Amino acid sequence: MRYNHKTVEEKWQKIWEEKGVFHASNDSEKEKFYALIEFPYPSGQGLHVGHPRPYTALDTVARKRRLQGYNVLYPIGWDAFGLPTENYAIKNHIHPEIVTKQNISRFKKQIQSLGISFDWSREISTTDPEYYKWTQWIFLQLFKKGLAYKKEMNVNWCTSCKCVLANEEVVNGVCERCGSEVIHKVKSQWMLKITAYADRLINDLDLVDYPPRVKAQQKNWIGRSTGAEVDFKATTGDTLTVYTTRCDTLFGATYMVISPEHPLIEKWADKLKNIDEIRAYQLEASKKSDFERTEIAKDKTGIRLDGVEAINPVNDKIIPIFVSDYVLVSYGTGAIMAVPAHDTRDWEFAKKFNLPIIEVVKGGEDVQAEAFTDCDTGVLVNSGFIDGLSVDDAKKKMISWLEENKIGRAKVNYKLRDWVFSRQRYWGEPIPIVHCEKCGFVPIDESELPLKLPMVDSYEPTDTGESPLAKMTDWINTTCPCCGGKAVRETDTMPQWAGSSWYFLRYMDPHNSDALASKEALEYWSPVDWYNGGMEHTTLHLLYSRFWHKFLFDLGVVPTPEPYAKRTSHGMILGENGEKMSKSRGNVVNPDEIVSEYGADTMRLYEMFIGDFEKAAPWSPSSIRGCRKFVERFWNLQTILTDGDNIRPELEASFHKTIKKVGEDIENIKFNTAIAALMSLINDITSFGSISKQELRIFSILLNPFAPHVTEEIWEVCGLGDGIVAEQSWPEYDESKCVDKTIEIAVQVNGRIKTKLNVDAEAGQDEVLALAKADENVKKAIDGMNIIKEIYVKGRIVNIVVKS
RNA sequence: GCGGGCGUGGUGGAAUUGGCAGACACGCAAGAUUUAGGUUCUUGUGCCAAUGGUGUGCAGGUUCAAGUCCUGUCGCCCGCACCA
Repeated sequence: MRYNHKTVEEKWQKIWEEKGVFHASNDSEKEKFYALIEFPYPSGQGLHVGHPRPYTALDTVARKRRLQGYNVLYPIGWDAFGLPTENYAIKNHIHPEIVTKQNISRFKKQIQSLGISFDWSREISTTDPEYYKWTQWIFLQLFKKGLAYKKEMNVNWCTSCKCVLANEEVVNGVCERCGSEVIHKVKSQWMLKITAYADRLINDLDLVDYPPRVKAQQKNWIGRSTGAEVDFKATTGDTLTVYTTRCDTLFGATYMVISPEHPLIEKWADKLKNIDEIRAYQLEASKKSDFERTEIAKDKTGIRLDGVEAINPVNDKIIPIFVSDYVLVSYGTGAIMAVPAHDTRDWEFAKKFNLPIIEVVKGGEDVQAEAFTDCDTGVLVNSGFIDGLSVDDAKKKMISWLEENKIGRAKVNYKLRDWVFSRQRYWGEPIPIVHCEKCGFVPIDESELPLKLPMVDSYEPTDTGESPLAKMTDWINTTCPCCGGKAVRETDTMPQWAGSSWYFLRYMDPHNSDALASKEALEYWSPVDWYNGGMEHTTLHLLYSRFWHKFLFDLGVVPTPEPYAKRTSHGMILGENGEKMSKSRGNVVNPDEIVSEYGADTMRLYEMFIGDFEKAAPWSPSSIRGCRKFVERFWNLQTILTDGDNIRPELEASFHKTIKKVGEDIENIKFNTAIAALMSLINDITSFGSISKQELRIFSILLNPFAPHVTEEIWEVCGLGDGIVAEQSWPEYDESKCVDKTIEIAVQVNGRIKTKLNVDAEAGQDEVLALAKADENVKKAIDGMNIIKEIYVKGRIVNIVVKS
C-alpha cells in the first residue's frame, strides 16, 4: 500500500490551522509550558536543513507535552534587522523592508510545510514598528538609569569605502568589499553597561538549568578575576597604574608594558626621544585586531620608551617601560607590570629584548629556561617581607601592604566589556535620543514611540562614517524635548542583538499596545521553561538577553530574575563532506526537496534520527530512505490490524519499555534513541505477525510527536477514535511490566568472556557464581588454578579472578 | 593565543555513566518473491593468519574490569565582542 505523503500532510496541516489547535491560551486552568527556539534571521538564501533540527526537536517536546495535558506556548517570529539584508538592498537598490518581507514569506512557507506546531497567531518581527517601539522603550529605560552612555571606541574603518565595517567584513585586514586597507578609528558610540550586571550574570547561573559547558563558557566570557591595582611612579612623576592578578610577584617585576593606545604616551610625547618610532608602532597596531595582537605564537613586538622610566614601588628599582600591542587598552588599566619569571608572555618578551628574569616564586625548574606559572605549589623568594609565604598568603599580605601605603588596592576585574550598542547603519532600530547643544543627550518622550525609521533614497553609509540617516535633514532636525530649542536626532541605529534580547516576552502578549506585554501574561508565562539554541549564541545573545531581563526585573517589569529556566543546545547539521554548510562551499541542502520527495514526517524523523541532538552531524541523503521506509512500515501496520482492544501479553513488556523509553528520551533530548526504540518495537510487532487496535493506538501516539501527519491519518483510516491531537493523551507505563524475569549474564575469567548464562533476575550472588562455575568453559579455565576473587555485579556480569 | 567541546565498523551513530563494544539505521553480500524496479521479505556483515586473537585518534597509567577515570600527545569543530 503506497503512502501518499503529499495529500495527507496538506490535509492535516489545513485541519490544524483551521481549528487553531496550536494556539496557546493566556487564560487556562492547565499547567503552562513555554518552549522556545531561537527565532531565525530570514536570510535571502531561504531555509537550509540546519534550521529544522531545533524546530523539530522542540516541536516533539511541545507535542508530547500537549498530549500530557499542558497548555503549551510554542511561538516563532523573525529576527529581521541585519547586515546581509542591508547589503543586499544596497547592491540591488531594493528597500530592505521589501527584501525582508519577501524573505519572511519564503521562510514561513518552508517552515509551515514541516508541520511544526508553532502558534502562528503570535508571529512577530523585530522590524515591525509595533515591536521595536518596545525595544526603543527598553533603551530609554536603560538611558534613564544611567546604563546607556557615550564613549569613544575603536571601530574598523575602510579607508576606501569611508565607512565603519563589522569585524566580519574585515578579511585578513582588508575590506571584504573593496580590498582596501582597514584601520582602527576612534568614534563616539552608545554603550550599555552590562558590566554592572557581571556578578549577577555569574551568580544567577545557579538558578538555572543550563548544560555545564554553557555555564562554563558564560563564566569564562565574563572572566571575573580578583587581583590588585598597583600604582607605579614614572620618572616624570606621573602615576602609572597596572592591574595584576599576581601582586605576590611584584618583586620580580623587571619592566612595564603599556598598550599603544595608552594616554600617557601623548602626555610624554615631548620627553620621548624616539616618539616618531612609537607613533609608527601605534599606527601598525591600529591595523591589527585584538585577536591578532594577543596571539602567542607570533613574535612579540614592542618599543622601549626612550626618556621615561618607571620605579618599582616595593624596591625603588628603576625599570624600563615598553609599548607593545600584546597589552590591550580595553582590559584592566591598559598597562601591566611584567614578571618574566612567572608569566609566559612576559617571559617571551623578556627573552627577545634581553631583559632580566628574576625568580620570586620557587618550585619550578630554571626560570631562565621557562616561566614558572603554577600558583599552588610555589614559595616566595627574593621578595623581602613576603619571603617564605605561599602564593595565596603572599597576595593577601601584599594587598594589605599596598593599601596601608596607599600605592595599591584590591580590585575585581572582568574580561567582559560594556556592550557597543551603536551601528552606523540604516537597517536597525533608531536610537530614540536627541542631541541638544544646551541640554546634551535627551531621551525623546515615550509617547513619541515608536520612532520610525524614515524612508531614505540610499542606504549607503555616508563618507563621514555616519549612518545613512544623517543625510535626512528633515528627519534629524527636531526640537529638544527638554528646552524646546533646536536639536538633532541620533542617527546611529541599534545592533541586531537589541530586538532578540527580549522577544520571548513579546510572544506572551504579542498584540499589546500599552506595554511590552501585560502583567498578567508575564506572570502566567514567565519564565521560558525550555529554550533551545546553538552553542554559537552562548556568549553573546544569551548573555545580552539575560542582562536585559535582569534590568527589566529590577524595574519591576518582569516577575523573574532569569528569563530561561532551562537551556539546551543543538549541534550543527554539516554538509555531506563533513564541513559547515555554506553557500561558498556549495554544500547547502534545501529542505524543500526532501519534503517534496519523502514528506515532512520523513524529513522530521531523519533530522531527529541523524545522531545525538547535541552534536554536529553530517547530512547523509541515503539514510533518509531508511526513515521513509519506517514511515511506510508504520503505515502498513493497518494490513495486519486485528480487533483486540488491549495489549497482548506477548508484547506487553516491549510496549511498556518503549513507552517509558520514548517519554524519557524526548525529555532528555535523546531523540535518536527514542526513534530507534520505536523501530525496534515495530520489528517486534511485525515478526509477531499482527497488531491489535489498542497496540496501534499506543504506537501511533508515541510516534505522533515525531511524525504527526501519518499517525493522525492512520488513526482516522483505522477508526481508532477521535484524533490524536484533538482528544488523545500520552500513554502511561507500568514499571513492574518493564523488567525482564530472566536476564543474561556474561561470565568472565580474568576479564575474558567464557560463557553467558540465563539466570533469574532476582538470583543472589552465591547462586549465580555456582551456576557459572558449573559451566564447562568456565571449568576448563579455572581448573587447577587458585581463585583469588569472585565478583558478581547484579544483573550485569560475573568475573572470576584466578592465578596459577 | 584564550575559552568551550569532540574523536567508536565501509557510513550515521548506540553503550543502563566503570560491567558482554557496535543497539537502531545506512551501505554491502547472498537468497526468496515480483511485473519494470532505486519494491518487499529472509539471512549474513568490526578486523585478522579465525575452536583463537584483536579492536573505541595515539602513548602511558589506575582497576578484577576502561570507549567511559587519570597523565601526556595528535587531529578536528564552535566562540572570541559590529555575522546571526
